[in-house]
Amino acid sequence: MNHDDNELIRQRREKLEALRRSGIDPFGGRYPVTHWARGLAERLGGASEEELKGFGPVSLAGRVVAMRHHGKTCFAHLMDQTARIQLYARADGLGDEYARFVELDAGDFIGVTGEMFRTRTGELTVAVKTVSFLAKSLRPLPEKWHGLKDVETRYRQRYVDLIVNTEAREIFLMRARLIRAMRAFLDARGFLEVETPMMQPIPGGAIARPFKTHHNALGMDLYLRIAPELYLKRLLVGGFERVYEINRNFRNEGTSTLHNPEFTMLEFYQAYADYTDLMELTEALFVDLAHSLRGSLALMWGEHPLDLKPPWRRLAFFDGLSETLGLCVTPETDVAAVARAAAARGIVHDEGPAPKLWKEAFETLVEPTLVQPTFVVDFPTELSPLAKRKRDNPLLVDRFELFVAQHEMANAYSELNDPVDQLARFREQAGLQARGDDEAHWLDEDYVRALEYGMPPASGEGIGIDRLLMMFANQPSIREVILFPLLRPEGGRAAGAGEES
RNA sequence: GGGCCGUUAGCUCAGUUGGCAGAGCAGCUGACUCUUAAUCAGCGGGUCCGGGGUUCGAGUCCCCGACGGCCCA
Repeated sequence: MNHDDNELIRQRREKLEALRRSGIDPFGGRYPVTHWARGLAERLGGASEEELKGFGPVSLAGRVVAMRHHGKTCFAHLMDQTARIQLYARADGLGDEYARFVELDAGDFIGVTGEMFRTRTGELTVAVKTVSFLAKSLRPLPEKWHGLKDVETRYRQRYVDLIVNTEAREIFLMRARLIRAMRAFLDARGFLEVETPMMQPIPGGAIARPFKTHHNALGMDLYLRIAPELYLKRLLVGGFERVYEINRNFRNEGTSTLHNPEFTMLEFYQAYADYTDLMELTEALFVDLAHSLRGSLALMWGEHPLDLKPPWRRLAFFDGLSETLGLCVTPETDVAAVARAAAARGIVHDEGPAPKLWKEAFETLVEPTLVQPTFVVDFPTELSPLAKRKRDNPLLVDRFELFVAQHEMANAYSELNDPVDQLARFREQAGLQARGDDEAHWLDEDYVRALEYGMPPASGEGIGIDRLLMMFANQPSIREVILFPLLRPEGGRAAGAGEES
């Protein structure tokens, strides 16, 4: 940790007091900005000397990121939201302004006015006329060559990471572009953006342990949502035919390079479509995003070269299982036979229902082989209690999961809109729950009531925004694409933290 | 939850067999009126993650703990 008594901070505090003594507010206020660094670079990058001379005064604000004293002149770099630009001041004729300028520290926020010129080495530069303090910085910035490398500090003090690591900035700029492009894609296809409850009395729409909270005035327990699904489908009942929501989900799980307890999902629903339509829509969406974010359908993600060119491979769940187990597996295959084949591949399965075995075998044996974009389709009904059964085989549902580079990127199905079947499947899940399975869906009676009013046939999909960005930004960890990933408190457990085993 | 690795100056990192705590950058002082990893001369800066132990002596060895990273479940 930084100690407030360290020499560098002390020096800066003294500078701050000196400013105050000389009547300058070190934490100024409103500052009229006429130009941004990037705009000037774009406008004047190729300008002639005459053009520069005639360009007139500029006024910029930003953070000083480098100082280079050079006799009775001084160079600095100013960084604003758009870019960096060089500042130049000379003692001649600037008087007090010059004295103030040379006392700047890296990290200070200032406003400057001046005229544009090009240095002998060709760099577009502001010849400073006036300097205004906007915020004195009291802590030293990390070093200029190596920057800030320590990942713990980068996540805990993301503000410092963003100041000094351009790559970190780029990732979050890309995040904003990704979400904007996604909205544009869906809006253009007639989808309506909506917001549904994050605090829900019955957490539904996914399999996950929820966070629990409490509303004091109403005296009721609530859960942070694990998915918006059941509310979005209530909107289909209400007559909105194409809806989407981009927002946070919360799942009470550990963290890893792929998991943060709060994460952002796109979920969307399209009436009168089925899951095959959504496969095509997903391909189109990824192509659109790849073009606008990367300008190419060929990407590297870690060690994997990826080709997003559609159509993508489609692999039936049981075909994948059969192939890897060397045994023709269908929902009706004897569990013991599947268990034996799985055991030969190292899957230990203690006496239990077949769906868990299928799931485990698929996750361990098939998923690691899915590098290029692959739709895994036609899941067992038991694993998908909200999905519509296949017409020709009620043991399977119309569902796909999209895998890229071994990671699950999307999950979609044709929505079950038969309230009687839905209630029966909820009851089956409730039975599992009663037997201690915390990976079972809760029974949501109001959702069934909504279906009883009639929900149009529809298909819906969820896409994890964080993982999607990991792919487009070629990042190995979800923490690199979330501004403030969840970490344990600095310096050990917070005082009064409860013991939990 | 388990295994492995890491934590030393503001930052990035060295630290030998257990024997005076180091470098570069940053900072401070001085020189330098077009520098850009500016340059040159000098100076200051440490809870070696925390606690305990072994030892004449611990950044280094042992134990416990905290936080982080990676892998596995």
